[in-house]
Amino acid sequence: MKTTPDMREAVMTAAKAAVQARGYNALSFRELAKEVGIKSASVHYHFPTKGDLGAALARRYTQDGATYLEELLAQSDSPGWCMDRYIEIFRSALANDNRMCLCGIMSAELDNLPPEVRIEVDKFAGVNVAWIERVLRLAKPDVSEAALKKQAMAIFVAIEGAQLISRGCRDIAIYDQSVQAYREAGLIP
Amino acid sequence: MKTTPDMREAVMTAAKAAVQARGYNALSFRELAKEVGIKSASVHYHFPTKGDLGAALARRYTQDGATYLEELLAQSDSPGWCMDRYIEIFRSALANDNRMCLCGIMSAELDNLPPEVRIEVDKFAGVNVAWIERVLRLAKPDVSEAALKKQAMAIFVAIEGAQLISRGCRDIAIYDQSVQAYREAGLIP
DNA sequence: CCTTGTCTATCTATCGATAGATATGCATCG
DNA sequence: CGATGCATATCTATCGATAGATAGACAAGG
Repeated sequence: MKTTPDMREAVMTAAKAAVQARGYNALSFRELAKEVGIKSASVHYHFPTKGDLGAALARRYTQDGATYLEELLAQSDSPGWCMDRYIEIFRSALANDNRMCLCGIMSAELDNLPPEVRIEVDKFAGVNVAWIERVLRLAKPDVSEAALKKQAMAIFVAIEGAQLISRGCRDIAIYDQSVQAYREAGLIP
Repeated sequence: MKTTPDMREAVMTAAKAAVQARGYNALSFRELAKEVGIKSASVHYHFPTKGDLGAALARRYTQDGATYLEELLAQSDSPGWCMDRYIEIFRSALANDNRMCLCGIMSAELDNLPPEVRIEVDKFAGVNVAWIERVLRLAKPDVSEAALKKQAMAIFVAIEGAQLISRGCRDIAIYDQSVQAYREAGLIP
C-alpha cells in the first residue's frame, strides 16, 4: 500500500527533531517509527543502519543551513543585519522546545558517532565559519584572511556555547545576554 | 573480601573520565565495573541507581572546581593571570583525551538527565560565573554588578562553546584561536 | 553476630538489525 | 487488453547484545 505521505521525509523530520532534543544516542528506531506511524523495520528499509540515518540527517542539515545562509547574504550586504538573522537561527532552536544545533549536540557525543556522521559535523562548522567570515569581510575589507577567519571561528563557537549552556540551565536569557555581551565587546558586528 | 583500595572512589574516578569522554548516557555500570575490577552489582551497592552516581559525580565536580578556583584567587589578584589559569583548565581537558567539561557535556544531554543531575549542572554554571565575575571586579571596581555578571556569563559560555566545537572537530587549535580572539576583542581580560 | 562489601545469577526492557511474507503499482510482452 | 514480473514499501516475528536493577549467598572484620 503506497501511502500518500513520503515516509522517508517524515522519518527524517522526526529524527531531526529527536536528535536536536535528545541527541543522536537517544535516537531510537522504534520510537521514531511510532512517531511517524510505521514499524521500525520499515525505517530500516529507508535507512539500513543508524549511521546511514544520522549521516543523511546531518548532511541535509548542513545543506539546508548553507542554502538559508546564502539567501541571507543575497538579501543584504549589511553585516549587522546578517549577524542578527544568524543569531536568531540559534535562538529559535532554543525557544522551540529547547532544541540544539545538530552540530553542537553531536560534538558532545563525538565518541559514539559513526565516522560518516563525524565528517558532517566538521562540514557544518566549516560552512558556518566560512559564511561568518564573508559577512565580516563586508565590514573589514582590509583585514587579513587569517585574522578574519579567527574572528569568525570565535563567533561561531561562542554562539554554540551560548546555546549549549542556555539550554543546560533552561534559561534563554543566558543566550540573549551573552550575545549582547559579544556585541558590546565588538566581537560580533 | 574487603580490599584495600576504596572502590567507591575508584568508581567515581572512572565514571568521571567516562562521562567527560562519552557522556552520561554512554556511562554503563558494566563497563565501569570492569574498569575498576569489580562486578556491576557491586557498583550498585555504592550507587544504588545511575542517577545517584551521576549526581554524586556532578556534585563532586562542582565542589572540586570551586575549591580550585578559590585557590587561584587566593594566589593572585591579577585578572589576567586568573583568567589564564581558568582557560587552561578547559584546555587541558581537551588535550587530555579530548574530554569535555561535565557541565557542558551534560547540558547537551539534558533531556535524558535525572532531576538530581540537572540541578548540579545549574550549580556548576553558577559557581563558574560567580567566580569570573569576582575576577572581573578586580579590574573594573566601578562597573555595575549586572554588567559584570553579563560579561562573566558571556565568557563562561564562550569558553564552553570553544571547548565543545574544538572537540567536535578534533582540533584544539579552534579552542586556542577562539580564546585568543576573545582576548583581542577585550571580552576576556 | 552483625555490618560491610563483593559475588553469582537473573529479570525486564530496549536496542539495532535481519528474515521472510505480503500487498501494491508499474512496465513489459504476448 | 490482459497477464506476468519486478520494484517499492510495509508488515510480523525474531535475533543477539546490552542496559539498569535486584535477590540472595558468602566471606571477612570488628
